[in-house]
Amino acid sequence: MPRKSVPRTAPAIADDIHVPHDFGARVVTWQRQHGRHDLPWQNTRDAYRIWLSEIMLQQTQVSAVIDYFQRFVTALPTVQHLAAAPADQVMALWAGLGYYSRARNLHRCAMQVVSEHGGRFPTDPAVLVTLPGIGRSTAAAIAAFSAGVRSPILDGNVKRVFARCFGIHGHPGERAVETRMWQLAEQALPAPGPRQADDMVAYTQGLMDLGATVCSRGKPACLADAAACPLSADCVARRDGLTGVLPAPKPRAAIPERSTVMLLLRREREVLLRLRPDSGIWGGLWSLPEMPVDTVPFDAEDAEARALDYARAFGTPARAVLAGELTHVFTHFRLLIRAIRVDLDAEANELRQDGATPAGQRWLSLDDLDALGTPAPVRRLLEDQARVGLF
DNA sequence: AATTCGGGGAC
DNA sequence: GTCCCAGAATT
Repeated sequence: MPRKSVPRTAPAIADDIHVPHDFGARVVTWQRQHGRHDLPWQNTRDAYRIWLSEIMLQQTQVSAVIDYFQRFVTALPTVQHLAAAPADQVMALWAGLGYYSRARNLHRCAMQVVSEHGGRFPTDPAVLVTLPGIGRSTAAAIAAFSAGVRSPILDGNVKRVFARCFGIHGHPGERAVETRMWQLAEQALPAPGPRQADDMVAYTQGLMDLGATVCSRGKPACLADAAACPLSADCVARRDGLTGVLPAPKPRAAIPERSTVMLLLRREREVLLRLRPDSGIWGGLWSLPEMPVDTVPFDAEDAEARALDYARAFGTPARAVLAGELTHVFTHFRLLIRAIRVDLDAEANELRQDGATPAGQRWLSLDDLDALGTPAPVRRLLEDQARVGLF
């Protein structure tokens, strides 16, 4: 029977997305009134400081960058200073910021700007993007801030604003989504005009400011006050109550499944519990004893036989039976738990009842379950057994 | 297209 | 603890 290929990924991106004609103008106006104006790399056209800040701000929050930026430009105030500095000094000034390839590229870029561009940064994004450490978005930001060039950025802030404003459901990291967002970024630019250079500075900064201060990840300001965002009247996410869903989070890789076999070693109304080591899952909790993991496909009869054997250390087992299966989901794996109940023969084991129980191991009446910390799935397992009347 | 680089803040 | 942040380079 012929199968239809079903797209495994999210629905295609709508091709009828409407970008308001005054999108750019609204962002520009908003930025001038409500945006950030006093960051250390603002109010300058010094491409060196602008470039440095953009590199530092890649995948790094503003608050973390400010002190590093100040120290860096104090130590190395021009691109010529940086180009001539030893690598050790550059790395020392970067230490703690992370993504150290940025620092190595920074140094290389400075040397290249000095040797190939006469010490002056290019203003054409297409040229900037050929320099080490400068991608498409960073190139556009440098060009806009340093020379008012009309070219769009697309960073994490802009992706969030776009995903919400235009109601884009796919994860922005996906190729198709990112491609579409670049198209929208081109369309959303403020119209060319006599004030283009100033507008592009305000617009580029405005998108970043919107994403950082209004259209934030957790609680966007529009939820409390629609007037806080210049785009709220056209925002799909706000209209449809999707600000908590957009942008879509990075899809998590399918988590692996592990399996284990636990023993419900039963003595009258008591079950044997074992204290788990402090490290590892369920550290410090009282859980059921586990049998060595199976590598071969699970075979109930075989497991029951092994459980009987295992239980001889505790008395004379009367029977062993597969009593339950459940799956517990952790962050990084799923655990399939199979439980084999082993009933110890009461009469044959009377003499053992008062025998010493090793530390880290104890017989517990189900009535006392609340007294011990027990993993949730183990507790469910025990409660199910009790409900069926086996304890 | 997926992975790597990373410390730090928000939650 | 997770998720993300003014992304780019590498595989």
